[in-house]
Amino acid sequence: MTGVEPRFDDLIHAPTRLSLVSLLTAAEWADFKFLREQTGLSDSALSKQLTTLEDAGYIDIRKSFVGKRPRTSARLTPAGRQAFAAHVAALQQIVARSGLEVTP
Amino acid sequence: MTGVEPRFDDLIHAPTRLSLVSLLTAAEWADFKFLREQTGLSDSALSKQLTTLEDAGYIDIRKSFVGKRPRTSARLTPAGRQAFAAHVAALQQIVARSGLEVTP
DNA sequence: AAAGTACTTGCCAAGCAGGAAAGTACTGGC
DNA sequence: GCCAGTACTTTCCTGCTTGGCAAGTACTTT
Repeated sequence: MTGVEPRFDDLIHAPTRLSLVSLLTAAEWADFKFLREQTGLSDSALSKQLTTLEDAGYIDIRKSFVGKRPRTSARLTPAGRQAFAAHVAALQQIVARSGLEVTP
Repeated sequence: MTGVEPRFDDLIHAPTRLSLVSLLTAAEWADFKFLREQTGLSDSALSKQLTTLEDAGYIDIRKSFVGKRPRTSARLTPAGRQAFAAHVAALQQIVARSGLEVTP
């Protein structure tokens, strides 16, 4: 049992951010390049979405250096993880209502 | 096993249509008033969304009379049902990637 | 005749999203 | 030193979607 209160989150629901957040749930820190490749977003689109998620308090952004090159990484905050779980619960509720069988 | 090919469907993903379609999956024919109450949409918004879903081939719209009053009802077409199932499968794939536990 | 039911359609204004391109701040050859 | 490249960020702009509001349609009810 997860015990998360279902809560539909429009910010997370948008396709690009849904992928982004789900990628982040799996990892600890994920870096810009990885996220860009996985989502197929352009630099600018990804940058903006990350800012949006950061402003919402759903992710932390860390800027570090690997050798002498900058590296931007992101990870979910506890709030972000919680919001994602709550959103998934909300989706499950919607699906449950439909009577569709779920096989995890 | 459902055996449905996962296919993310932008048309179905939008929150209002997602609720709408999930409501329709549960029922056979659902009428306008019921859908409006369940979704909290305005007459015009609902009317437009139903047209959108009909144009996509996801629902059938039936206009009948109950006594002397008109009654508009909708139900999923097989294509709509299939698209919803495929979309849910796509969502499950996304959630599965996140490693979040699913309890149906 | 006026009001109500049951929608539908047109118009509009808001909001979001992404591409292109320029900007920033360095680093790395040549 | 200078030009190109990396790694983003920000701005500008365009397109798409949505919802509200208002008017229209076609009857029925009081």
